[in-house]
Amino acid sequence: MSELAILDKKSKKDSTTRKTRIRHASRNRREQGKQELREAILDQASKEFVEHGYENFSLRRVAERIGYTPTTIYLYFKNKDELLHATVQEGFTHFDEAIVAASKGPRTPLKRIEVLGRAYMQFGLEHPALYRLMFMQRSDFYFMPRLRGRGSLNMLPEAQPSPAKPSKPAPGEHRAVAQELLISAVEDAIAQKQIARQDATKTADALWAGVHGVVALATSPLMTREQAEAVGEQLLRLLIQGLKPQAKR
Amino acid sequence: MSELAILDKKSKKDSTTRKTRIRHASRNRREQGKQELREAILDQASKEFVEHGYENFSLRRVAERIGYTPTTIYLYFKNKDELLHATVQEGFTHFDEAIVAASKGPRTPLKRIEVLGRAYMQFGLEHPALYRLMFMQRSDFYFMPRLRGRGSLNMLPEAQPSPAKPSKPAPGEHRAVAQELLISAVEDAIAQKQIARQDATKTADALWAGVHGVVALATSPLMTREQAEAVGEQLLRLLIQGLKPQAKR
DNA sequence: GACTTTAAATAACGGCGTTAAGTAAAATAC
DNA sequence: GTATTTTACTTAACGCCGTTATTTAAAGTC
Repeated sequence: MSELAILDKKSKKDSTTRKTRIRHASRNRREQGKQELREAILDQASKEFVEHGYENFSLRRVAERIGYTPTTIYLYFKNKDELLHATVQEGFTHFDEAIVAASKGPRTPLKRIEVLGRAYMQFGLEHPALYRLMFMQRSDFYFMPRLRGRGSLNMLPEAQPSPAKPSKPAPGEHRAVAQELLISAVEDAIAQKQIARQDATKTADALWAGVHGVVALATSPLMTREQAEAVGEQLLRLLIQGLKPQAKR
Repeated sequence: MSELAILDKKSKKDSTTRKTRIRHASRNRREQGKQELREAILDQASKEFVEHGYENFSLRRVAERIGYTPTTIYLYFKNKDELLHATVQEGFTHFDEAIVAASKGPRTPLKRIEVLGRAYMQFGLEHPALYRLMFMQRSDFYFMPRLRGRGSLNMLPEAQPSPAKPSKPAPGEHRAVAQELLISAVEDAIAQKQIARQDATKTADALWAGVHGVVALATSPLMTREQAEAVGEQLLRLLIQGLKPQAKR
């Protein structure tokens, strides 16, 4: 309190008067409080979602978890879909981080392809519920805007850019970080003649489909996690082997 | 009417009296009527399900489609889950047929692996909603009994064997027709030295994961069907190539 | 101290799966 | 040929869901 008063005296001719500064500070404090609640909602939402799965995800239960009435959530998210969307966005942030980190290790393109594939499957096995949401249940979110850094994710509904859904690109046009990295790796491998000349995008998509299939089965009752891990390694071997140019016979 | 009377006179000392025969015929007629309604439900259910997807599948709408109240469905299926289960079972019947048919063409094991993979993807692309239900949304049904022929599928709830869910095998124990066929093909390929010695089941599962991944992406917004078809062929090439024993270098 | 703004709650709507109780017609029994 | 039972189905209701309109109470502003 007193510090503020002193500060105020020192800078009397600031464009900001004491009153307005306090007003702003107060406003910021409240804003921060809102952001915290918003994050609490997101937090409990993803827990609720991991516990009950996408199909039985209940907004009313999320509200109960955070100790508010269901309608309060509508002050922080436009509706259930936007809440899920935000959860998916967080998921993609973590996913991109994991994939980018993995891509930095290996020196040769072919090895990079292998490591990317392994990192992809590992992410899926470690966050099964999230993976299913991102790539199987609500993959439509994949094409919606990925504004980076702080902002977007922490933005309250009324503060968001008006159209909210800028013309989403047709499937195949838009590609996320992981996809771009994989395509680059394939292109590099071709350039360095580690693998035969081919359509890099199509090949990258084929590799993607492969590891996606493993995670899809691994996160379903069709395979145990242990099975899926072994199967994933086997698939990776087959694919890498299949990529290598064949010796003349 | 008169024919019946004549028939009756001819066989007077049958263990079945006229009355009981009529009773049985009547009963059978009614039974058939019930079966027809049951099939009508199943029919509209799978339409409703293709139209609205698994998530928005509504029992009440199915009822409306067939011109009955929702509760009537409960006279033919224990609940929503059992109705979906029956739909999935029908799906597996068609699926098995398609796969078995495909497996009969090729003469060499390696070619059979390729054809099986292609047939698998084709089924998925041709019945996307059904495929998703069978292998992604309700793959838990995969482990439930597959009684063949007429029976089970057309059985009314009260007529079904009492426990209804005989101890389902752990994942990995139970394998469906398509899986068995693929494993056999891999085993044959190994025996004929078309591919290297390896764990046939694990390899078959890896191949399965691959084609499953393609269909999973193809039936999602992440790829168009056209993309998926090209990607599927590319994946198949890579996998077959990867299977072949490598020439010494 | 009177005002406006804000954060939250209450009440309600229609839709869902599901169950219990009722009803009208058909089958059966006498 | 009437009375009784069985069958096929409906009506009514419950509790849950997402969502919206309305109300309340506190905080910020003047």
